[in-house]
Amino acid sequence: MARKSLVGIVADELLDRIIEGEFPPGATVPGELELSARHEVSRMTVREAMKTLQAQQILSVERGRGTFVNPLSRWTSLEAVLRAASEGKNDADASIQLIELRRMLETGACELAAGRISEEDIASLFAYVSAMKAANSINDVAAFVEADLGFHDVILRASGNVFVSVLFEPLHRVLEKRRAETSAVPAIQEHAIGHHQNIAVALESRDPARSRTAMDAHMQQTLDDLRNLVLPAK
Amino acid sequence: MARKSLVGIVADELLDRIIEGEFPPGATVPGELELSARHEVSRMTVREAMKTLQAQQILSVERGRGTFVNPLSRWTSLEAVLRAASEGKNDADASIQLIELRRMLETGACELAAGRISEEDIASLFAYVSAMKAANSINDVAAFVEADLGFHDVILRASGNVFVSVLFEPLHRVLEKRRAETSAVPAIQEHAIGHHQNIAVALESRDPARSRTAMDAHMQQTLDDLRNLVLPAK
DNA sequence: TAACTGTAAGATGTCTGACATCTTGCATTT
DNA sequence: AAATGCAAGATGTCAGACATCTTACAGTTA
Repeated sequence: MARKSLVGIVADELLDRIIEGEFPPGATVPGELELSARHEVSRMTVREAMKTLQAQQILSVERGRGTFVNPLSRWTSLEAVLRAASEGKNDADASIQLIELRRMLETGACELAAGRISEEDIASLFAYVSAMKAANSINDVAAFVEADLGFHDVILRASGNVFVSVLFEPLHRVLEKRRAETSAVPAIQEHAIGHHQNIAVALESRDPARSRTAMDAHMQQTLDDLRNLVLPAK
Repeated sequence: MARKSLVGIVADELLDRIIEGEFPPGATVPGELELSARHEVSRMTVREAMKTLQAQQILSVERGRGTFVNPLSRWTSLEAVLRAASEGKNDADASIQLIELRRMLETGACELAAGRISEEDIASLFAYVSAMKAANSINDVAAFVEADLGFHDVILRASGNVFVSVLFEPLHRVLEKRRAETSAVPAIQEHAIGHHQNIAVALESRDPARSRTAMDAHMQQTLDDLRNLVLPAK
C-alpha cells in the first residue's frame, strides 16, 4: 500500500504513536501547531490527517480544549484495531481472533443463505468447487485462492444481508495474505475442497441448520490448519 | 442543537446526494471548487469534508483526475450503509437485517465466552439479572435498559475477542433507540428476564453449545418482538 | 473571605490566495 | 498520420490571518 501523500504519512505516524501507547485513551494528542512543526508540514496537512483519524472514531475533538484519543473499543476501523492488537504481542493471537470473527459471520451468513439462495448461485457454487479441483490438480495456487474467495463471496451475497458484506469486507482484506499462505499447502487444499463440496450440497438442500454446520466444520478446519501448519512455521 | 461544524454539514449533504443516487458508484463527485461555491464555504472546508468520506472508503481520490464514489460494498461505515439501506425503502427490512447481524455476533461471542468467562463476570451477570427484575417491578424502563446493556456487554468482553467489540459498537449505537422502544413493553421485559437468566445459567455451566443456544433463543425472541410489537406500531 | 468578572493564552474552526503536480484532451508540429 | 507540446482542470500542499471556544488566573466587588 503505497501511501504517498503527506497527509497519509502524518496520519500513519500519529496512529503509530497512539498504538505504541504514547497517547493513551483519554489523553490529548499534541496540538496542530506542534505536530506541523514536528513533521515539517503545514497546519492544514495536519488537520486533514487528523480528520481521517476522527472519521474512524480514533480521535475526538473538543473545540477550544484539544483533540483526545478514544478508547480502542470505540474505533470503527478494523484495520486500525488490528494494528493495535498485533502491536508487540504475538500476532498469532490476533490471527486466531480474526478467524473466530470470520467464523461468526460466515456461519451466520450461510445459515441465512440456505433459505434465500437462488438456483443460479447454487450452480455457481458447484462451478467454483470444480474450479478448485482443477486448480489443485495443476498446482495453480492463485487460481485456487480465487475460486475459494469467489465461493465464499457468493454465500455472503446470497445471505441477503447488506451489513454482513460491509463488515466482512475489511476482514477479507486483512485475511487475504494469510489465506494465500494457507492455500499453498497441498494438504489444506484437499481439506478445503471436501468442505466446500459439503457446503454446496448442504445449501442445495436448503436446510439452514445443516448449512450452518457444514460451514462451521470448514471454519474449524481452517482454524486447525492455521494453528498446526501455518503459525508454527514462523 | 443543530450547530454542527461546516465540515460536518458539507460531508453530510454530499453523502446524502450520493445516497440519493445523484452520484452512483464509479461516478465522480463535483470538484472542490464547485462544491465550495455551492455551499459557500472555502475550498479547505470542502477538502476536510471529503477527507472524512475518504476515510470511510465512501470516496476514493485520484490525483489530477477527480474524486470517485466507491460501490457500497466497500464502505466501512456501518452508519453510512444504514442510511443508504433505509433510503426510500421501509426501514423495517434494515431493522431486521441489523438484528440478524447482531445475532451472529452475540451468539458467537456467547459461545466463545463459555470457555473463557471468569467467576467475577458470571457473578455480575446474575447481578444484572437481579437488577432487571428490580427495575421491572418498579417500572423503571431506563434502569432496565441499562442492566440489559450491561449484561450483554459483559458477555462481549468475556468472549476475549477484541474485534467482536469493535464491530459491535456501531451496531450498538444504531440499535440503541429501538432497544428503548422494545424494552418499554412490559411483556417484552418479562420475556427478556427469563432469557437472560437462562443465558447466565448456561454460561455458568461453561457449556459452549448450551450457551450459544440460550443466546440464540434470546435473539429469536428479540426478532419476534420486533416484528410483532414494535414494527406494526409504525 | 467568597463570588464575580475580565482578560490573556492556547486550542480548534474557517477563510483567502497562492503555487505545485498530476492527468487529459487538443492543437501544433513534424 | 504520428509525435509533441501545452493549456485546462483536478487534487496536494503551503502560508498567514482572523474567529470562536475553553480554561486559568488575576483583579474587582459584595
